[in-house]
Amino acid sequence: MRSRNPQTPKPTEAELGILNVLWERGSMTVRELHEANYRDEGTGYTTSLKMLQIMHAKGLVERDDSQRAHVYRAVINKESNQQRFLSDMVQRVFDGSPSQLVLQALGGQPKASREELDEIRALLDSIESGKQP
Amino acid sequence: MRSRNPQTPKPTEAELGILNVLWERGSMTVRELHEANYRDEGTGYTTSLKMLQIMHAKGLVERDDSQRAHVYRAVINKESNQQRFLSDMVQRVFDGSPSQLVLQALGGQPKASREELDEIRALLDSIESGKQP
DNA sequence: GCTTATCTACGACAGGTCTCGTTGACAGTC
DNA sequence: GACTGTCAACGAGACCTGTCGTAGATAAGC
Repeated sequence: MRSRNPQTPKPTEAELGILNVLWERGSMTVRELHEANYRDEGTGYTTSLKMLQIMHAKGLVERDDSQRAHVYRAVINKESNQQRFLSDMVQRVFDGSPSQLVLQALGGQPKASREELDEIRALLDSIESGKQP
Repeated sequence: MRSRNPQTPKPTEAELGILNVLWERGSMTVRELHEANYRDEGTGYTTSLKMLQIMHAKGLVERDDSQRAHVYRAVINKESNQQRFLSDMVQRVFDGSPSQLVLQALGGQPKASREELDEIRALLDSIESGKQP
């Protein structure tokens, strides 16, 4: 009733960086991901490999090892991961109140464009009218 | 231009639990906080003490040690901490788009009451009319 | 003054994260 | 068949977090 996903743990900081690349590009080999994600930073190839192995052990990614260079891809999708982080944060930082989070996000953050505000307003309308997309 | 608070680090999980109690009750001794926060769980008194000492070393809390039982209180306030967590999360999980976070929070979370929706709508109005509270 | 209880301070330790070096397997080329 | 380069696997290590045990200081009560 409370938490419904005991299968996949919450990604750590570095894991999140890897997942972001995987969500953007789909399936990737270790080498591809390393080139894409760690070109600037000085981290080595084996670090990327180890991270993917750890994530595979945790169930965050799955892999195709039929070829010599294994191909990895994310198990969970981006949106459900966002929901995961959101509900965690609501619980721990916003006393369990999602609307409090929304108010803080709208009020304090850098800015929101006119289009974004309209989009939010449209979503409010659809929620209030009962038909949730 | 991006992050303006290098002085106080982001609180960890346990530190956040302590800060929540401090924000609610104001100044507290170690014993008071331990009784309030760790009565259920089996953690010992020295753990609470150590946590507060670490947080003091990090600059998350300040203390009055004029009495034998030191009195601690939070340095940052709750709202700025929420902003801190929000901007971190926007950056890492929502590709830097605050409105994307708002849309996810409104769409997927458990629910939002009529009053909360109205409150959000009022905030949207005040943002759009230029006078940001 | 002595004992007891409470407090702070210090060191240690287990677990997790992230880093890398090294090793062995394997494919391709000559 | 030997050489070269790329790959996965494994272990180790540095660092942080959260946990506590123990030691030393101090206040209160007798």
